[in-house]
Parts: sequence; C-alpha cells; structure tokens
Amino acid sequence: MTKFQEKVLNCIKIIPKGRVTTYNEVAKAIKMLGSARAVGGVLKTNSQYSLYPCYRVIRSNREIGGYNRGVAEKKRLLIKDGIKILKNKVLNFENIFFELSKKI
DNA sequence: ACGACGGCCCTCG
DNA sequence: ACGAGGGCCGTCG
Repeated sequence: MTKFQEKVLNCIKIIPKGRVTTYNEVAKAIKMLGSARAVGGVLKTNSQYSLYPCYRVIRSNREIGGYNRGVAEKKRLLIKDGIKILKNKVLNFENIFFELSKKI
C-alpha cells in the first residue's frame, strides 16, 4: 500500500450516504490536483467495499464513471443510497455533491 | 529509467 | 450536444 493509495482510501471513507464526490475533488482533497486519473487507478484496486465506498466517487461532468464490479452495479448502489440517476447522469448534483477538500 | 495505460478532465470544433 | 485530441499523474512491467 503506497502513501498515495492510503490517502485516497482514507479520505473517501468519510463520504456520507446519499452524497457523492468526484475524482477531481478527491485529488484536490489530498493536495494532488491533476491526479484524478490516478485516483481512479486506486479505486479500481479497492476490494473492501464496506470500508471504502468507492461507488460514491463519480466524474466531474455528473456521469457515473467506471466501477470495478460494473457500471450497472455502481448505479444500483447509488440508487440504493437514494440518489436519482438519468441516462448515467446524477440528478440534483449541486445538492448532493460532497466537498471533500473542505472536510479534511 | 522508461514507456504504456487508465474508474479522468478540459478545450475546441 | 457531442466527439476528438492532448494533458496530467501514479502504477506496473
């Protein structure tokens, strides 16, 4: 486990149910602006789903983004959290967006 | 040390 | 609205 991986995982676990954040925001939160893609790389390797809710991290354009168990599963989990989705895009994004970088 | 690749992001037509 | 292209940064070979 590298430092980078630790930082990413440790910070996404505070995202509350019913809220989402973005890959870019996670990068910003760990002071690695520009590493959004690398953040996705870490989340891809996550297997501790109950500990690290990686499905609550989406793309900055409101699209769901990818998921290591399939986009359909990611969508299902988000809906279970009470989040509305239309055409792979999250609705009401402004209100459910979790500003991770300000909560650290 | 290096190159390729990605759960991305932004700009420009 | 939508796609193409380039940039970015950590990982793994």
